[in-house]
Amino acid sequence: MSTIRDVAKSAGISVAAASAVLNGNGSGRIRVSPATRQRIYEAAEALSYRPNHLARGLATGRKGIVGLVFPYPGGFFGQDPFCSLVMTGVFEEVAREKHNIMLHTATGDGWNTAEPDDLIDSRIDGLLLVLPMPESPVIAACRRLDFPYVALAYNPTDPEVLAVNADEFRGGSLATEHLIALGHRRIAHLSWPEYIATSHGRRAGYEWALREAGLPSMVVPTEVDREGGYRAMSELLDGPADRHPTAVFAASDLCAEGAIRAIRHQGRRVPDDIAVVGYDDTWFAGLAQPKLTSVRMPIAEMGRTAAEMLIALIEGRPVVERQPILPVSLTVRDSCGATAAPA
Amino acid sequence: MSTIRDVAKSAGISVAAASAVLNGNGSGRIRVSPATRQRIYEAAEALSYRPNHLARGLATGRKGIVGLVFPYPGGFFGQDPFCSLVMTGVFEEVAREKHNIMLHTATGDGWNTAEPDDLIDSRIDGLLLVLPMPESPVIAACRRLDFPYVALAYNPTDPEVLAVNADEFRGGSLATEHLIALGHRRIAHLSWPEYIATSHGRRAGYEWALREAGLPSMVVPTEVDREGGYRAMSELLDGPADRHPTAVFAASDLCAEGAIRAIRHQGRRVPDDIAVVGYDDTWFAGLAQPKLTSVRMPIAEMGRTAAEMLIALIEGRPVVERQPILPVSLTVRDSCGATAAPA
DNA sequence: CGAGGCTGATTAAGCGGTTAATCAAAAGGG
DNA sequence: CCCTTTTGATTAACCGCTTAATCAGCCTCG
Repeated sequence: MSTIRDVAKSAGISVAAASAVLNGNGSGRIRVSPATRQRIYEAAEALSYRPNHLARGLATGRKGIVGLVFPYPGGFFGQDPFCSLVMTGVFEEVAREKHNIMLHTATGDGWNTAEPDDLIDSRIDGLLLVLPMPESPVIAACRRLDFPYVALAYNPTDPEVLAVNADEFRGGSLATEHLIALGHRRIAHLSWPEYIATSHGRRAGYEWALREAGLPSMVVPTEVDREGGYRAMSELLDGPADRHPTAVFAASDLCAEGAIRAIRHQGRRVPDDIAVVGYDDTWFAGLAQPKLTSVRMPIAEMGRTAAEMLIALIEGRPVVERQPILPVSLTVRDSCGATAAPA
Repeated sequence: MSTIRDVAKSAGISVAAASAVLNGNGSGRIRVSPATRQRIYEAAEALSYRPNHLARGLATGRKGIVGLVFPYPGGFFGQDPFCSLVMTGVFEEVAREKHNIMLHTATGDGWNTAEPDDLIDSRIDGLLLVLPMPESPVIAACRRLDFPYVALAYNPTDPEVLAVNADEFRGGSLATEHLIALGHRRIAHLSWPEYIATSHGRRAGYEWALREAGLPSMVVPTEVDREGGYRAMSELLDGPADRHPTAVFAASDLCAEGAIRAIRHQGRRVPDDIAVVGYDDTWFAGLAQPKLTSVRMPIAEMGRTAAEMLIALIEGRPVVERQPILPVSLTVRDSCGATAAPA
């Protein structure tokens, strides 16, 4: 591998001049004549010179890499369309800006993210954090060290924190209003635990819509794993029949799928006996049987936005909106039925 | 951020000694007394010293990062369980070895990978290439520059190349033999294009099994995208009825799902009228309707193996098996029916 | 015609580590 | 008691690149 010194020597010029030319002479005030410039280009080409990003990073402080952190271990890539889509969006934007991504996730069994010390790495310019939990040691460490970061799906208490979210409240109310409009009056919500930031807005939207309609709410706690929906729904249906819902608003599409399995397992049908609305509306929703009516989040767009904000922050550009809330919508498919529900 | 010089000064010792101590004094021949050692640790702790990986990488040449390259752009993360699982496996192993991952993929519309110059990056120690195509400019560049790499799902002509594959031939024959055992005699194979390396073995296994049974083969070319299976199957069923298969071996689970849609669209049933076998057996297979019988590849294991080999290569450890072929199996579910097929 | 300004460079000091070469003092050996 | 070895360190070069500071000519202008 040839160095910039080789190029300079080969072109008969100083390294400073070579450096200036090969960087488009942006910040430096070094002047180079067109003839010299040409010679440097030719030398670089002839030696197939590639700058050493490590050395450049050391010298400039800019590394051109952002860290992307997911909160949970192992199977998350394959299991969770949400993470996949975030990644897609982040990747697009990062690539457009000619940056790269360093990937992190927890490797244990829990929801612990990796050690802050491992994340706040000298090799990266900033962190993109997908953080469902409200309190995180990583965020604390970032703030203490003044390390650039943007949080995704994180419910910030501080208005200065950069965070990208979808309109969870609206998502919850959209789903619920749809079910109400279909005539349902006993609508349950399979809700993720408190510590998942996004669960709050969804639940609040659900409760608001019911209150507006003068209907009672019925929140059933659910674990986030794949089987959470199944378990929660089974328990609900094992309870007294007069408390059985005619409709269910699930915390996610995966959760909805589990709920549908539970409903079927009890010999009931979807949507005929019980209507189901999912959340996320990834490609998973179209694949389920029946196809899920689901609240659409612009997940890839959220990833893109977060990456854009982080890079702006890193490069010292102003960040106009520090806590954008992206719009959601409702995709109607088959899991609620087209007609009104039983009274 | 404090540097090693700060630590040394604070401990009243030279940087060389500090460096030796903080690195466990592996390679260097520097001796340090326990008392001094202790003082250095304390100083580092007090200053919350974190080594700068950039500087270390520059000095040692070891960066602790491997590049992971996927061949196709945009939606791949969410769309393709294969990539997700490879990633999961790679991640596990890389994290275990205390390394990190830098992520790459093509960003255009085609199957071009990124420019070799962008991939062979001074910031990484080696490349993990998921390369369906037999000839790749990236591999050529790696070989020319003697840059460490391991290929996944790549059909190497050179026995020196490090490559991890599943037993595609066996996968093809397993699927086909299963269908033959169920009594099928007209078995089609929806096969990916020539340029996809893994398609060859699958097809060869399929053809071998049929030849052994004295049955004719029936290869239908399919595109790799999500709709490829649908289109191929539709064309097949639009053809003369006496050439309609009673069973189909699809190139992937996604392909199988498309084929099933096409079969249903023509008013036929799966598995009653036409049996279908998929390939990959990711979680997608269990979700499809009917649940897919599918050839299981140890995809995450392949990723893990490849990462292990790459890190061994980077660290100069001997790589015992240069081209491991991982075993496959058949997962029987509902898409082939339990009983014999119509004669 | 000398001062000042512009052009086209060079020199050298970092960035934060690692490591080969060197060295002073204490310990060990004959 | 003197010479050699060991112990416990230090010094300084280097990894490849950036950039502030400096400088030699040449041009222009009052």
